[in-house]
Order: sequence, then structure tokens, then C-alpha cells
Amino acid sequence: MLADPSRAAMVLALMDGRSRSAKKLALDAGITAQTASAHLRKLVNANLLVWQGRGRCKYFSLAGSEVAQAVEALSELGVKQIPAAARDLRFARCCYDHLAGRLGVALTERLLQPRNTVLRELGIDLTALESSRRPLFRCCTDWTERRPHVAGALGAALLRRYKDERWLVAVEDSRKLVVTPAGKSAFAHRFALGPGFFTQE
Amino acid sequence: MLADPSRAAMVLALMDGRSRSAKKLALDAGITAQTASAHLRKLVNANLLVWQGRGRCKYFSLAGSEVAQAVEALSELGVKQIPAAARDLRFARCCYDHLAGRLGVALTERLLQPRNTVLRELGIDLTALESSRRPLFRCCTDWTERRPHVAGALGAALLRRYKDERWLVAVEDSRKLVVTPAGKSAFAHRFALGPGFFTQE
DNA sequence: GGAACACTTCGACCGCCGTCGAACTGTTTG
DNA sequence: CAAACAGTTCGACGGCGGTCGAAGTGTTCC
Repeated sequence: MLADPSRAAMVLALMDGRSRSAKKLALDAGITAQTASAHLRKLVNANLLVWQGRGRCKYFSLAGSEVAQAVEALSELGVKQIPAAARDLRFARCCYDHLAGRLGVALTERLLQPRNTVLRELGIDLTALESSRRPLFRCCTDWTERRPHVAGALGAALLRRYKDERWLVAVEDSRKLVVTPAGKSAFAHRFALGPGFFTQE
Repeated sequence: MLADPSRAAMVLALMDGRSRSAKKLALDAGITAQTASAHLRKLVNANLLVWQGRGRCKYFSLAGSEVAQAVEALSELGVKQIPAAARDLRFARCCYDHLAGRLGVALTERLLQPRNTVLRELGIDLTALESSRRPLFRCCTDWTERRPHVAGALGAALLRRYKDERWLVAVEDSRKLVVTPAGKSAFAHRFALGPGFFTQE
């Protein structure tokens, strides 16, 4: 299902967790609307995508975090073949609804250190997240770093907070995330990242 | 690459981490030797498999843990479609070189509990593992349980120990693992698994 | 109402690729 | 050396599926 180039392009375009119209997906994948329509129907039937109609448009998005995770795992296999295209995404990107890339891995490691109080300081309410239906903590192996980053309800809550604080901003039509100056200082301070961390970006 | 049924069958057959000859893989996949030869060459070129010649035979095995991880992530997407075939593997199975399934997830959770001394009692030397080139701890999301189990160097060391102790034995030609009576008692005792855990198997 | 637009259905085309039979290379065994 | 066997190469076949043009449905907006 993911093996077809056109379908793969459409799924990759949705890897930032946002939704897009059929037309836009068709254009980005370089195929006509009819062909895209057939592909999208297959992807929905295979439970990879879901859609929601608004007016005369159909907006598609990933069916869930598992889909993003599978795509990340597959990307890891092909990472040698596509070094150029991937370079942009290595430092910080969305993986569905949470943060991935070098920054995501680094923050995860800091979070896992014992006796850290970052979560509390960020105002993340663990008990509330624990009561949600969704698993609190999932690891998602990073295809650029080959080390885990935080997914699940906690991962989504963290990324939302980073964006709310404007430490990270999303790049239009891309999974890429850029760190604002305020973000650099906040991450460096709260997560004890060394001074050289952001200069290697 | 994994989309072709014959190639998928061969890769799945190797998911237990062992190696098999081209002929055996061809037979299991239900194709002729010529066809298998072409597929195997492609899989090797794509860095999914590696091989090693012994005499007139070529023995193939997975190229690494990432491959197993990607296959597991993909299996999760299709888990609704193949409930029958998967039933056998749900409780305990190999995922390349480490333990997966309900048992793998349960043991992982016990290991992650703070202040646990199971690792030390099992004689697993963390400092030695940490110095190895391979990442110590990797999460691998379980496609049957949708929760993480331990992969990486630690996961491999644990499974090796379980097998050495004969708590788990591998089933011929399958990823399935069966728990011995000694294993049931050892796991229940050391990992504080409830009395009902093994009866639901 | 009518034009513009998003999406779908249908049908036809075409090319890629999985498949096998036949024949070939190289190794093992007696 | 001959026979058996693992694996490979070549060539031919066949079908699945991705592709688009044309035409159809439904919605929005003036």
C-alpha cells in the first residue's frame, strides 16, 4: 500500500499531522485528481487515512499515531538512499503529533533522567493524561537518530506546549520545525542542552 | 520492497533472527528457486537482508534490528486484517533477537519500575552493554499489544538469558516462543506477574 | 439560474514486474 | 569422473494496477 510512489508522497505530506484536501495532495504528488481519488479511497479502506468533508472539499489526515510510526520505521530503512532530502528534517520535525529529530531525541533523554522536574515546571498534568484513553508513553524510534523519542499522549502534550510557547513553529507544507530564539534559550535552560547544540543545526 | 507477497513471506520467515538457505525460503514462500533468487538479490541490494555462503548454500538473515522493527510497525497496521494467523504469536515471540508479545511488554513494564533489581539479579551487566557499539535501549512498539517492549543490546541480552535458563524455548520455523514450567515460575516470581497471567495464554 | 469548482466514475491504455521453463555454473559426494 | 544438488541467468509470458481523458454528481458563490 505504501509502496506506490504517489501514495507514499501523499502519506508523507500528511506526516505533520495536519489535514489536506484531495486536490492539494494530488498536486503535490504530481498526479491528476482522478488518480488521486482512487489512491485516497484505497488508503482510507486500508485504515491508513481518515477524511472529513467540509463543504465541497474532503480533508484527509493520517488515521493515527501507528501509521506515523510505521512510516518512520520504514524511513529508517531507506535513510541511506535519501540523505539529501532528509537533511532538512534531521534537526526537528513533526512525527504526526509529537516532536522528532535530534531535538526530540535530546529532550526525551533529559526527560527520562531521574528526579527531573521539567514536566511539572512546564505545567504538564500527568494524572490528567494518564486518565485519557490513549497510552501515555510510547516510544517512537527516530529514523534519523536511531534512538527513541517520546510519542503517545505525553508526546502530543509536549509538542502542543512547545508550540503554544512559540519555542517551535511549523514550516508550511513540511514536517520541518524551526526553533525560535526564545525556544533556543528555553530549551537550553530547562533541558540543560549544551551551548553547541543548536549551532550544529 | 516489502509489498510483494513472496518477499514479505521470506522476510517474515526470517523474523526470528535465524538464517535460512535460499531453497528453504523459496519452498516456504511457495515459489520456485529462480524466482526466489531474484527476490533475494533485490532484498540484499535494498539492505534488508544479508547472506553468508557455506559450501554450496547461501544462508540469508535480516540485515539488522531496524528491519525487524519496521516489519513490526507495519504488522501493527494490518493487525485487524489478520487476526487468525497472528493469534499464535500474540503471547510470546521473537522480534529479531529480543522478546516481544504480551510477555515481552509485561516484562518491560516491570523492568521500567523504579528501584527494581531484577537486572542485577539476572546477572545482566549494564556497564558492559553500555560500552558496546550498539544502543543499549531501544523501544520497539509491539504490534499485538500496542505498547513498547525492550529492544537493543539490552533486549538481546535478556532474551539470551531467558533461553539459556530454558525459561523460553523457540518453536521450529516460527517466531513463536513457549514458556516452560520453570519459566512460568521464574517470571511470576521475579517479575511479580499475577497468577492469572499465564492462564490467559 | 449559471458558472466555477471539488470530487468521482468509467473506460482504455500501457508498462512494469512477478512468474516459470530451460539451460548454465559451481560445489559436494561417492 | 559422474551424479546430485544449490544457486543463477536468460527469455518469454501474463496480469495487475497506475495513469489519464471524458463525462457525471454535488456544492458554492455571484
